[in-house]
Amino acid sequence: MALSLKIEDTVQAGRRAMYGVAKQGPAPVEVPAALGSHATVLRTRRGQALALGPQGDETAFIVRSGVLMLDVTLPDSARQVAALIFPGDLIRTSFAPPCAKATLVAAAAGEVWRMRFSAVETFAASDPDIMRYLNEAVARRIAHQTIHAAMLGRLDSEQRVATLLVEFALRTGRCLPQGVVFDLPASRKDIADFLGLNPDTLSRIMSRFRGASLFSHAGRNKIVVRDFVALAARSPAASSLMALDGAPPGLSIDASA
Amino acid sequence: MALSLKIEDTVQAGRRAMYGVAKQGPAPVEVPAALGSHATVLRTRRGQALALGPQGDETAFIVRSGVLMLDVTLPDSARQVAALIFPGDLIRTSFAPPCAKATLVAAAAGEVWRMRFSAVETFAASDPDIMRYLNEAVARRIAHQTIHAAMLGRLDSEQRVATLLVEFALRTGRCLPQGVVFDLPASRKDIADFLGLNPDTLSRIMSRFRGASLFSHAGRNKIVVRDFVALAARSPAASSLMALDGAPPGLSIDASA
DNA sequence: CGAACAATTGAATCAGGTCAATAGTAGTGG
DNA sequence: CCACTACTATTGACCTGATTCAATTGTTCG
Repeated sequence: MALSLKIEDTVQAGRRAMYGVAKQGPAPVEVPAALGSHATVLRTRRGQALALGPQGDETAFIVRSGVLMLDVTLPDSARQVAALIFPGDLIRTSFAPPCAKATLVAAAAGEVWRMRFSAVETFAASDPDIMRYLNEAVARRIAHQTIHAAMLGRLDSEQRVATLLVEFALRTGRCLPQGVVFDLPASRKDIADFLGLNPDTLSRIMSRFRGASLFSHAGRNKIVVRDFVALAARSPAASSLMALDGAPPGLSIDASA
Repeated sequence: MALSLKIEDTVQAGRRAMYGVAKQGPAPVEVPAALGSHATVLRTRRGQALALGPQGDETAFIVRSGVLMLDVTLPDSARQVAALIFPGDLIRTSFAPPCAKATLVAAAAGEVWRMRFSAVETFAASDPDIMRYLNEAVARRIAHQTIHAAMLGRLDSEQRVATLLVEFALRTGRCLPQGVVFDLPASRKDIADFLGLNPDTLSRIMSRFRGASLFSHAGRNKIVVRDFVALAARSPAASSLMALDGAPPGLSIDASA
């Protein structure tokens, strides 16, 4: 996520001047470059499926840019997008449950590193930076999954949608004078499957939010959040997400509130 | 989980003879004993809360016996039990999302090892067994969380309850002639909070299952599953759970079905 | 025994799902 | 550049599964 935010440094500076010092989350441990030299670089297109690989052959995927969805379908059940995987995140074959249809699908075009997990383990043993990255990436993944579980189990549909928008704003948003702008690189169906809603309900709530001027569209999949604070107020997970992912540039929000 | 099952070896053998060879899941990597010598041993009582520790001071907990619940309450939201943590599992401070009320609560009496995570990291760098245990424990945790997400997002209330019963049967069940027996070491409220239901609904479904003779009670919290196959048929996650946790002793069920 | 709490169960309500009709949006080929 | 197709999104009307509320029963423990 740091990537897309850095691009906007100048705009950020402007916003920061307007609103006060940005509260940045703890800088995430960067993906060690050493791993890149041993990985296969994949370029993903929107909608492309990446096989997680057979259970025996443990593979690791590190997202460098773009967004992946971890798609799970239990037998005789509807699809659930179990996780959104953003730049810096790592996932492994065994993160997917066995006996379920599980695939990685690219929501947005981007770059993914693929390597055998045993190789990652070997590097981690000798390089503390890699060990730290590995453990931190995994902890962040579980923390997100935990929030996701709390969302699916306890939030109503409006709160879920607000949470999703906050997540995208934090992870891929750029802060422009009109507000926080980001792509929603997934169909309504995909998003609904992530939120545990059905597409009709999602569409209704998006319309309701648009009616309440929480955001507006700027093109097919482009969203402009005019009042991020109001949006965050609708999501019980907003403060947790801000603490995990860093607050969006140019907004001085106390994540611990 | 291996612990409680092993106790029943003789009974298992009998059942195995009756039903055919038990399909055991892949033997989980054992908790390296070396970790124990550097850990603080905690004995938990039912209902006891263990603080996860402050964010800066990363702590690891390894469950040796009993069951823990990872309890999460997002601000202005209802409680969600984000995970059940069984013997062999490991969890860390940073698995809980920041800015949320998160605690570990013992559902059943048992033993827990506590140690600084930095120590675990150090051991892992020098001992490949510890590294392997660490990575495997974490992968299993995420796989379970993924199933949990699919359950919360896509299963109806009956399927959720069936899934919970299957999980407990696999993890803490003993196979007796009458069926698979296990303790349900949590109140209706706790279980409902894990399943994303409310206690009334849970109670209704338990009654319905009891009426359908899927299980019966043997004391306050003791459950006897008379027909495990019929129960498993009601849970889309059953095969995944069996593959992850191992099938219950004495039942020859193809987890890949 | 009786108080405090946990679980069950019925009746009424409602959030979200389902179904169906409509409108918008690429993409394609003449 | 404009039809034409195939798809995705939106929206309304209706329905259902789960929640809420309340009354009752069962259990634990001083």
